[in-house]
Amino acid sequence: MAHELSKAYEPGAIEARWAQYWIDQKLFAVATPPADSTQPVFTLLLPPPNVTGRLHMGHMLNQTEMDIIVRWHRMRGFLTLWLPGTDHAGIATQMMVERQLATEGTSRQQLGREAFIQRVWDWKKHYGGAIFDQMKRLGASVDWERQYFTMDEGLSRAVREAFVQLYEEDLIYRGKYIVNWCPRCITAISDLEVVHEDVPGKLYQVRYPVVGTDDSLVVATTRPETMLGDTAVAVNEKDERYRHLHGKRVRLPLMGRDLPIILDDLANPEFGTGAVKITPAHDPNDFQAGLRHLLPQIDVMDETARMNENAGPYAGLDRFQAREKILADLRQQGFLESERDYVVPLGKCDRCKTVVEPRLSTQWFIKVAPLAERAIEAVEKGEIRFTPENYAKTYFEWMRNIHDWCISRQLWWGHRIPAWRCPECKTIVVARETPARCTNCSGSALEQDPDVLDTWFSSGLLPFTALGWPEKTRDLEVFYPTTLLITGFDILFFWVARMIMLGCHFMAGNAKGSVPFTEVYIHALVRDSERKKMSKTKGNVLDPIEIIEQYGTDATRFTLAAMAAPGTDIAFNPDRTDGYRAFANKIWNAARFIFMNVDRAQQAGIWSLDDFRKVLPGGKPTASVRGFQAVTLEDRWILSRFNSTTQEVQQALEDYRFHEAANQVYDFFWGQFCDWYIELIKPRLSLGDSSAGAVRTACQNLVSLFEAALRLLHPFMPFITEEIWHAVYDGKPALLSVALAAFPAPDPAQSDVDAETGMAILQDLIVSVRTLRADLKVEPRERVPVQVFANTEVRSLVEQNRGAVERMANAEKVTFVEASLAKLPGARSTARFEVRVVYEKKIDAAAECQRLQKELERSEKELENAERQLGNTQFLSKAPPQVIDGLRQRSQELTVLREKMRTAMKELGCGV
RNA sequence: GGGCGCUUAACUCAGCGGUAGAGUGCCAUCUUCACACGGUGGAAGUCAUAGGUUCGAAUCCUAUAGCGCCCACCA
Repeated sequence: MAHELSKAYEPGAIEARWAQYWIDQKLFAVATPPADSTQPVFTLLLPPPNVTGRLHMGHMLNQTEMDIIVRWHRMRGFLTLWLPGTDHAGIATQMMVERQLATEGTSRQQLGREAFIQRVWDWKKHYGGAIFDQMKRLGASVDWERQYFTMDEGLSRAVREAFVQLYEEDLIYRGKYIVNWCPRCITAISDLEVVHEDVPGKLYQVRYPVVGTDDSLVVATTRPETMLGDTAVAVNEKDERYRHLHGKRVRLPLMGRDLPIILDDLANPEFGTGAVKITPAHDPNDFQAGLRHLLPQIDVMDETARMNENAGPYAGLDRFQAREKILADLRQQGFLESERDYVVPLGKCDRCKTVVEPRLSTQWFIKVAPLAERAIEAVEKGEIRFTPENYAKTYFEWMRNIHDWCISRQLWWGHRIPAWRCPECKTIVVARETPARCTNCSGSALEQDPDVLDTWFSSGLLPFTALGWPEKTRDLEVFYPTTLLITGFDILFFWVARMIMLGCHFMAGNAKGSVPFTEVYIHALVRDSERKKMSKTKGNVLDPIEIIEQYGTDATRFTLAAMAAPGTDIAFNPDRTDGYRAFANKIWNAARFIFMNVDRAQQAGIWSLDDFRKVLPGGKPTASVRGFQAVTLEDRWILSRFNSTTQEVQQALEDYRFHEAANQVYDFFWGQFCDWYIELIKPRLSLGDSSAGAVRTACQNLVSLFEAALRLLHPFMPFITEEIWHAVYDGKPALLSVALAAFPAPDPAQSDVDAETGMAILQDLIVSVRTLRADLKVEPRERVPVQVFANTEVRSLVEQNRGAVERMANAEKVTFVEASLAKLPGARSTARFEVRVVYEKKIDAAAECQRLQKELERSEKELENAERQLGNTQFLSKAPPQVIDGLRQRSQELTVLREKMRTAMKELGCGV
């Protein structure tokens, strides 16, 4: 039979099969819709992984969240585009290939620029797809037909266009400034690519003799090697101590140059001696001071941070060796006044952790202030909404203190800057296509700027360039602005903030809005089970692929979803995944149970899956549950529960509370559908106990509800649901995939409060009997009589469901009594009923007394509390009525309970 | 130097003004014809500390302690 499931749930085979199926069927490919389409659109841009990337837990979390949201929207009828691509990742990729070259005993310099770039393309061709192969295993429902790469011809053209436009608008400029320089990567990097770290170091005080006097000025520095490039010493004009030195000069030790003493507010009289050395070529503050005072800029290092010819006797030394040598010389010549321990803030290269050197060089910059202004406004005005909200604060903080963005990199791999220099007249020509002649002197020997652009420049443009900009494409019209962005906070500034600035700028005036996306969901970090950050050096990195192989993709995805509470980091514990694998197994077996019964019914000629399909319009499931006939209390109850679960899941997903949605579905399947509904429906499925009509209804109900529940679960566990769902349709579904079926929608008509309270009473009664049996140590196989004392309402409820109660509670017979049972042995009281298990075996009076005592104490404490509140006029006048009513009712229940327990204890002879 | 977050059952975490929750683990028990990746029952928490606001605080405010993160050109 086509709907047969293997006995054991084995995710590996199932998942591989469906992942391939989804791709082969091009299930998630989205065609550009025609002009008259009215279908609502949902667009999500996949944060493009680096081509060099390997899937890690952070990706996996990100992918899971995106896939849940995407599948959910698709099932609700949105035209859903999830657009994938990879980033060329300038530095990262170049380093990777350079490392490879090194093992071959060569280097990029030996190869030359053109051959090197070719080499990177070759590398990309061979290895660049690795991360997407991994993504496919996760079941990510992206449109694989639309993959882009940030260095594709189209995107490269868009990058040039954007650069030229910004240049023409005077938002890009070129100039000689102090930038962060990595002497290992031999390139400029942006502020964001510098990681700050406080390290123990020293603060040195160096004495600079005042020329023509016996006096001297003492300056402090943490980086003595830069003194070789000093071109002044500054004191504050208001600093009385140095008034007599105004206009004088000092002699720079070791170098013997004379430096002016300048007056500048940079010198803080409160700090150190109040005098500060000025090194315009090696410090950003000094650089500014140098401009103010027209000081020379003496660069004493080369691009690898070795001392250069300007460093006199220190030329050729590495910067740190130079420091030691300079200190030794200062000490020897008596210029070193003091040295003391000092915590030094160090900037390191984000990529290679080399200490960054502030370096004077000519670079390209984006003037960000005007862009930031609009980017702030977009969030302030609610055009973009952050979740969790407090990330907006972080965003504002950063945007308001933003510095110009250095976008040129001295690399080979990347988008080459579209600027050419005329060697004749030194003019810089910026153009979309390679210019033939200099615009100034018509010289034809133009040389292109050797630098490339920061990777983040091109990725910052993606929301529109990936849709065809600068062409006015239909895709751009339909899919921009994208709906949502889901990403980690680590690239909030690198990427999110830049997309907002660039999107608002380039798409200004767009009919549907200029912002690149309207919603941003920022997720936290995945840490190890001890909440430690995963890192290679700590050796605590969990490989998602290994976890998947062990527990299955569905269980791994579910773990991440169930733990993804907004705003808190996830401590990933594989034990949890083990638990969710058990959950998948539970669903699997529920399906097997259902199919087993359906087969039986089919063989008896009563009902088959064809009958189920017939109740669906066109054989396709609808958003509601079709074919379900609520005849019994448990039917009404499970339908009502399903409806509220649907409601809760929808609300949770709308708010990106993935953990809540996952927990709702989990509890519904296991705690409600399996634990109660399936157990309750069992007798109705057997022809021996029920009529053919009843069996038919039971099968129909089981299948239709389960099928709808599979659709509810699908975004979370796409593989197992796909497998079982196809089985429900006997391998002949009217749709290619459950992923294309309708997501269950809440339906108020299915809500049934009476059924829910009724079931709650029955469940309470059944659990009470089970507990009593356990307390009385009744043999598990033995069925014992049960007595119930209750009001007519509860009594008729129990009477109507007597069979269910007897079976579920393993009772021989439920009988009703007319008098209180509280004082009899083996009884238990609740507010709504008293129940007794009639069992002659002697009960353990001491244990029972202990239990009653404990419960009594708890009740009394609560009662006391309630009465105190109810006696408080303030409470009565200020608390909401439903709270007061609730408390009154509870107080009455507790009073009754207390009496019952006291009676019982007295009868037992507990020492009261 | 600024800014932000966390501290709840043995563990990992939810809850964030109206009677303390989940999963795992633990204890007992059961191989009953979907599932031992299971069923049933149970034990387990002065919700970091000290004040305050409130009729009422794990939940809001303030301070303290511990842990963590982000941003920053003070020598």
